[in-house]
Amino acid sequence: MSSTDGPGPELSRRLGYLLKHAQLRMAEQTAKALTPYGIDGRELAVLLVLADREPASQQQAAQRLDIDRTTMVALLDALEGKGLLSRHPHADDRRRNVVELTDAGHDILRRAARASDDAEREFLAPLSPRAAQQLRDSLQTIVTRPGGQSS
Amino acid sequence: MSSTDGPGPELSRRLGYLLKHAQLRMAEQTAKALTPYGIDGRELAVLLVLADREPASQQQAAQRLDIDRTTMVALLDALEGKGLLSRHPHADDRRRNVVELTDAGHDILRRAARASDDAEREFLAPLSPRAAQQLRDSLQTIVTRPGGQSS
DNA sequence: TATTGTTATACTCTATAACTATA
DNA sequence: TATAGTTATAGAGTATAACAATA
Repeated sequence: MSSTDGPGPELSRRLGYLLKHAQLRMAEQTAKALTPYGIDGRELAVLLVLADREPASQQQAAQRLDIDRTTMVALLDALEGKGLLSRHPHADDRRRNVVELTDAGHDILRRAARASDDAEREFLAPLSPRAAQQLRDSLQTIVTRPGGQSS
Repeated sequence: MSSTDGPGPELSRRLGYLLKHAQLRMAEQTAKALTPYGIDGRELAVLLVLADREPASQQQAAQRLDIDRTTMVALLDALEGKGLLSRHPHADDRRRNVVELTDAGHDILRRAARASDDAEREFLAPLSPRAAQQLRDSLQTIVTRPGGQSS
């Protein structure tokens, strides 16, 4: 299973290649870690955003996740179907849906987040603690800064 | 344009989130850099693999890129349509297609790779040179090592 | 019978447009 | 008229199955 494996250094040393494959591997490990809890990475992200501060509407939650409001509908449908959250119309503006985690939702979130943390640690295992922290910091810097939008 | 922006620290500090968004940003900048050359990042990857050492078949090239052979067909169709490569049956085994870069293909590859390098540098601009090199090394370590497949 | 390239098909993810109900 | 949620639809991207040519 390894005769013509590698893509060659010209490609495999490129930053785009490294980032893509690192992300793929992290996503795989996270998915595996979350399987026992019946949710995937995107659903965990939704739960995290909802738990952080209860958004006043589905649309607000969608904005924070940078996904379309139509995508959010199916995502919430699935999580509601699993009994992890509930929707009810906002008191002041009945067009909006207030989304709330159920007790089961809070419980799954807590345990799934822990499993996800473990997956992160496993992912970073080949690095020294200092290098791992450096990686985190550098990624955060790059993602946070506007970067290439300047001129 | 920044009232309800961020997803909140619980999500935005997670490694999965950081990797995904870093990758998205890198892909964006690469796409922008490659626009003048009429190819996208995946097509540049194909050209790089083909130029590295000419593969004896489409299938070999597909394996190196870790994509399906059926996906490779459409990819090569596009690049052939742009005049960047040519296909002809292998002399010894006429089931196989030998894929070769044309002169135009080599030329575009050279210039597109340079533009891609520039995009990488711009992407890493918010980091110190040492941190940038560290990031590269750490990603390479993680992608190269088997990582989470052990137990 | 097995393999290479190809085509047809389906499935996932996501975005756009249109519909409803509220405002 | 404008907005929140929803639905229907369509577009990428990719994988599976089936087919033709060749071995």
